[in-house]
Amino acid sequence: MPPEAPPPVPKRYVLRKAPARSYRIDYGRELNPEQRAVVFAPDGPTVVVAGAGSGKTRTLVYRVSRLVEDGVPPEALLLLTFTNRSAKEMTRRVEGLLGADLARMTAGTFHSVGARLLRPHAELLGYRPNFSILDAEDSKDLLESATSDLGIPITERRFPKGDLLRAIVSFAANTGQKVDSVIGRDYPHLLAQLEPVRAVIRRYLERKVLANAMDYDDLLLNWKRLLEMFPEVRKALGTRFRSILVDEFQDVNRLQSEIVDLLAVDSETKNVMVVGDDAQSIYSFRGADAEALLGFPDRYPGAAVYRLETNYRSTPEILRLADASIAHNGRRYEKTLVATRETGVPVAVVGARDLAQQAEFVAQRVLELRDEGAPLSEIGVLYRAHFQALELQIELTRRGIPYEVRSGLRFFEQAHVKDVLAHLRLLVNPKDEMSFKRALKLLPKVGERTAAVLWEAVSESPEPLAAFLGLELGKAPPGARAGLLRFRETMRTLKKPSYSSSPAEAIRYVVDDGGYGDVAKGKFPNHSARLDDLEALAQFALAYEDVGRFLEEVTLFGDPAGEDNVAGDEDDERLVLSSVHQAKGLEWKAVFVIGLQEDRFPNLRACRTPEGLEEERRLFYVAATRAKDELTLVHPLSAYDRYGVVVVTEPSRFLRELPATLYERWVLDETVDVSLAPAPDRPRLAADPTLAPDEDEPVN
DNA sequence: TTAAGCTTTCTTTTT
DNA sequence: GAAAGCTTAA
Repeated sequence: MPPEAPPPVPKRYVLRKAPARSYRIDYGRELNPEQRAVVFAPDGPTVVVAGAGSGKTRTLVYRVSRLVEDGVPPEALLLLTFTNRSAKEMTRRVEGLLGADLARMTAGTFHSVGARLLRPHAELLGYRPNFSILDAEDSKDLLESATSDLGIPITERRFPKGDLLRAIVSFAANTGQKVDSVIGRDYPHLLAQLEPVRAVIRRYLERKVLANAMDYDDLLLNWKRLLEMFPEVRKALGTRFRSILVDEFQDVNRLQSEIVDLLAVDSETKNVMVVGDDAQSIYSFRGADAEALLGFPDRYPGAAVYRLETNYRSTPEILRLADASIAHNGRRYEKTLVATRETGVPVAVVGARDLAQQAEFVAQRVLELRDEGAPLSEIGVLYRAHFQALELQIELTRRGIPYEVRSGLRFFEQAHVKDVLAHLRLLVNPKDEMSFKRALKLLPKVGERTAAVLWEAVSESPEPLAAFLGLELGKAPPGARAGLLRFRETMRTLKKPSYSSSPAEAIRYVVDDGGYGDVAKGKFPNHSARLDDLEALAQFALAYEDVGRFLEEVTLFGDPAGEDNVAGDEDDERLVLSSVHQAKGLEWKAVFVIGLQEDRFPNLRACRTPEGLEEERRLFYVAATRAKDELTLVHPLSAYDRYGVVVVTEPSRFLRELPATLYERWVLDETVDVSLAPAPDRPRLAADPTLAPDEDEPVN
């Protein structure tokens, strides 16, 4: 190289700081200052305490957008939400804002993200990557099976049933406690049987691993184990997820919170943002503890704390009532919600004679609201427990008001769906004992016993399904043989690649050629509706090219109808009925809360502890704050107690404890006005002559 | 051992 | 009022 000439005088080039509007999104205009501060909060651990209706989701959506605009690649983002529905919704909104594809962002519930991350590392933990995921019913069945395995007769000494065992195991896992202490604290009556209970649980754990299956809790437990036991995996994930955002952090349990901590442990910046509202913590029965939110600054010293306290959703009337209610709770994080809306209509408290009248009232009001211009989809009816919506459903059907129930038995948990899916699960995971037995028990003359014997015969094999296909059936009961042969034929065919790459085809094959259609006809009175469901399931499955992937979505996601509105007609405007739990994060122009009677809402069992009662009150708070313009609180004055028996019911204490200035009392015709004010020493309503005086007092 | 018929029990909330 | 549990007949 020849020697260079002396460099010319360098040209001066001025770097200008990019003005804020170089962002694609006009954050200044679309957010208030509180929200903007969160969106632009610097790296580092951050808590956002966000009151009801303060634009929490919006803020998160804009934060994700802002991060992407600032060059954070989507694959470096981890967004943990409470439901998969909201993960999808938020992803969609960010995509809408940015006009970019965010498919590479990791978003979902702890459970579904856990499942995704665990697959490739399953071998490290003693599973195969094709592990099955057990839903609550599967876990219950396996626990009961483990009980009978150990020769414990359920009848004797009132040994706990599968559901109770599952609740115990699950609560222990989610709160990081020992099974013993959970039993000691919450189920002391089982202490006498502690040893057999432990033995059953041990057996359950073993059998899950043998079946290459994880229950919901394992998705979290194993995720945590993976991070703890394999630092290289943890570091890889920690490096990958440069920014972690967790929504609804008040409903995160200890185990989930530990997972977040582990993901951040190697990170210099500890770039974790958690968002929540302690006043809306309503999942303690699942081990959630608002302490995860409130204690965050202690676990992450130097954490920045932001607050969103401006409520955009509700009228001042609604907010005042909600605030007055939650003020009865002792332990809470002080927070002032500022109303921004103009004065609206008063909150209505309505007494109905009975459940039928309550239903009539709601139906009639819904029609009026619609006439006034509120679309049905802008009206929600909330209740504490699903069965409380029964009468209303009947009334709505009678009046031809379209509605959708956002709760109750999920589509994928219904027997016929699970029956068919058992075939596919077995295909993907040939060790899946639960699915094997479930499918076999559908055959004529095959019951619990025969299925167990056949499983025993093949369970030792590394490929139990293959072993079963070649099994000598001579010992099987003669009556069952034909069915077994047919089942084998079905499974043999399903193993062909043309089916394993098309869950939709596989489903149709099971129903049509595998004979499930006939089974259903014998098993269900409403079989034609069920078969329609199965065709809908096949339709839904068309979107998947891999049976395993399909099954994972199906087990961890809710309702296919809710996922995309493919099936939605133009006028699919429907009233929404929902449990308060499922209404979390949603809002409607007009909200009805029904069934506000003592012992129902608050739920009788929850009232046994002060904490339980406070959680019920938070639940009431969540319900009330779902309303934007109109809130109507309905309490029936009589209801069915132990089915068939009409009993007089008191208005909920959540109504009685409110100052009467905060609502307008509505009296329905035929109903006598009932004062709410004096709570404890008020004579029982049974004395009222209009209220079925001959009925018995409620039995407690 | 299964399936049908009779009796008891039960209802919180969900990934 | 329905689903799960128990009893009994086949």
